[in-house]
Amino acid sequence: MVATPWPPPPSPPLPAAASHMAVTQAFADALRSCGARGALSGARALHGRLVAVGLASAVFLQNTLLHAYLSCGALPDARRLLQADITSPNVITHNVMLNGYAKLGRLSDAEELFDGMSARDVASWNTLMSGYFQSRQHLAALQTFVSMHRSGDSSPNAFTFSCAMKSCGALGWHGLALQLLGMVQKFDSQDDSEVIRNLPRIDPYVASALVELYAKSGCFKEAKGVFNSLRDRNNVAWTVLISGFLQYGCFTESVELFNQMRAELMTLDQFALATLISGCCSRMDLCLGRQLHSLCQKSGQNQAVVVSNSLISMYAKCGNLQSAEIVFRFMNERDIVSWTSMITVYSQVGNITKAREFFDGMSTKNVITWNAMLGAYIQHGAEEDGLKMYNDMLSEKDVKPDWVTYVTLFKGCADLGANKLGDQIIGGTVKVGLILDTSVANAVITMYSKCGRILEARKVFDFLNVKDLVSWNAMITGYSQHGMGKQAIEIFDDMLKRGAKPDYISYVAVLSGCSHSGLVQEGKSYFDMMKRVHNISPGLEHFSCMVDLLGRAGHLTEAKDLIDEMPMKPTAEVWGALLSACKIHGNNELAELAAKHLFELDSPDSGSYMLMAKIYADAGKSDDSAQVRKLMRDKGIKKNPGYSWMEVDNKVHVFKADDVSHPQVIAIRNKLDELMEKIAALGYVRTESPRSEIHHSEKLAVAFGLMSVPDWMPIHIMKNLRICGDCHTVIKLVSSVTGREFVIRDAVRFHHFNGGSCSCGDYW
DNA sequence: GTAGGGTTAG
Repeated sequence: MVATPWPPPPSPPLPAAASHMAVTQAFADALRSCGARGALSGARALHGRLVAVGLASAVFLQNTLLHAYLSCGALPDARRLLQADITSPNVITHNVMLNGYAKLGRLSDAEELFDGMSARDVASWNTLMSGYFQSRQHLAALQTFVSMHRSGDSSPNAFTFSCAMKSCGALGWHGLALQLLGMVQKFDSQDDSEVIRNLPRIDPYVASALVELYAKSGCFKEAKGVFNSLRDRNNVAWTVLISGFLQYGCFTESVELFNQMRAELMTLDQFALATLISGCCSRMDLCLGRQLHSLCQKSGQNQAVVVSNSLISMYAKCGNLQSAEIVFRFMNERDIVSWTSMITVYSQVGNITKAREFFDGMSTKNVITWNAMLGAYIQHGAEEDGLKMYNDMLSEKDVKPDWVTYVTLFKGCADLGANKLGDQIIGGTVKVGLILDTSVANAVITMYSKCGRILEARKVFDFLNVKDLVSWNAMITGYSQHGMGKQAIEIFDDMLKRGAKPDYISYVAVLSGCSHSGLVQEGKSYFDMMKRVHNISPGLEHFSCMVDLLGRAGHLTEAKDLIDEMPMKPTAEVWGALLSACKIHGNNELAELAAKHLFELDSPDSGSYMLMAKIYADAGKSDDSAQVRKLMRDKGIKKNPGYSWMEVDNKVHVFKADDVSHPQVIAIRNKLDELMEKIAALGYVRTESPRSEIHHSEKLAVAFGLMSVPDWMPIHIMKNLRICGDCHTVIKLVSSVTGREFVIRDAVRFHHFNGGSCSCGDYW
């Protein structure tokens, strides 16, 4: 880092004719502008001028300067100013600093400062509370509200109430939010309609908070009711309503609202614009995105940094890298968001080097910048670089990992199946208290479950005191993937009992749980409940699950009938599910039909071709089998090479079929031969695919695991494809002769091998 | 007359 002179060198003085007050005002305005634009060099230059003209000791300007530094994210400058220059700070000074800490997510620093303050006002309390809210510590925010009451040193104002109400909303505690509204309105609210009748005189802060409370929890009728009853519909209320609709994927409604807003207010609001532009990303609606862009240009709103920033992301997410670059290049002012967006832009196209260039080129970085770079590494399989990023982050003074950091890291561990690494990182979350964060805990549940530790996943789930939809879905999915259909159903039912509303994903999870465990009746009844009770139309994934469920249980005709009833065109997954069911139940006629559809779909997946070739081969139709292989070659579809991997001593070892690259290859081969001899003595005879590889990758991994994992530990192995019948039989027998436990994650589910049998009950 | 709404980046 380049050392900056302190205080910074002065730049030319302001015109001499200006009066003292005018000069002060001019400085304050200029500082505010630097803060708003994130222009750190400008703020430093102004600091130099303040020193030069002898105004640097005026506490009013010091506070403004402090605010400017913090708005630029320049924590070192701010701290140096506070410690070295501000000799007589007032309440506002501390509030500014408090706000800075809160905005940077440094809650422990904020708490320390707050506790040490000799005088506090309502703003101090509000700032701390909103800091908790912004860091998603909603319970702590409400706690602060209570402490404020109890301390009696200041009375809550509209801002206090609006923040407390939003915290209630985030926790799903609408009843409490309405109680708070009653406190501010001085009436007892009985129900929502009474609240709405009493709204016209409501404070605009509270009004927008109420709209937000409803809109962000998907209660659109109530949100619009409140909104419509407002005399003064301010920009904020419009924006939260639009944003709420977008959050629930109601794109058309939000566009309509946006147009109404334009018509009614006769102006364009930069925040509303940015919100809608970002909505185009999730819809990949480049067409509307372009229209909005030209609207920005015509109205001059493209000068607003938030608007340009949202345009950059919109273009990048819609795959238009060039336009994203152009927007960035032509911006008059860029802030930390603009630069961080560019990291993501290049990460999305897989150009990690370029992303890193942007990262290294940034003079101030915040936790989001770091997370963007971390995510770039993790998403592109560069876990080691990612881990290095995390360690650098821990030693960096001005940045602290936050919940996204950990969610990103746990996602990486989950994909890798890296158990030990995951445990180490959990240690980090416990240290900073983030293990209590619902999203972090959700990521841990998924990681444990994907690493084969379903019991530990359940412990985290039980320990979580605020469960959200993702928590429920993660736990149901976990059980499903482990073939524990009964438990998946139990969690699903518990979720309903506690009044949580299942979504599309919840049903995918529970239905796939039923299909992995062969729970036909249960699956059927959930499939019916989905539309009837929760008004969710079954999508492709649900149909795939049902075809899989019916097919594997042997109800092939019913499965085929369901496909015929589908309101959308069946995809390769659906026909693939039918095909593998036909393979299990030996219905070659239906298999041919499924394969015909599959091959017409031109899916690049080699699995279905291999399966059909095998069905023909097993039926003695070697010509037809060869025909399918030829078709596959002609279409340029390559067989997906199978590989397995496992973590031993914090290192990930990868095995391919008949792999010779592992340093211990000879020992592994010897071990495997020894195992095969032992199980042959039990009567094992190789049943399948004499033509395929001699040793599938999971067999090598099993041998290596036995050599290198302490014998009291289960052996965890990951595999990219489905496990084959022969390997399945072999590992069952190996678990019997060695007395060891194997947990194998294949492309679709888990197999726990123990004492000669598998948790899937040979049903997979 | 210094802080505090919503919004864009992970």
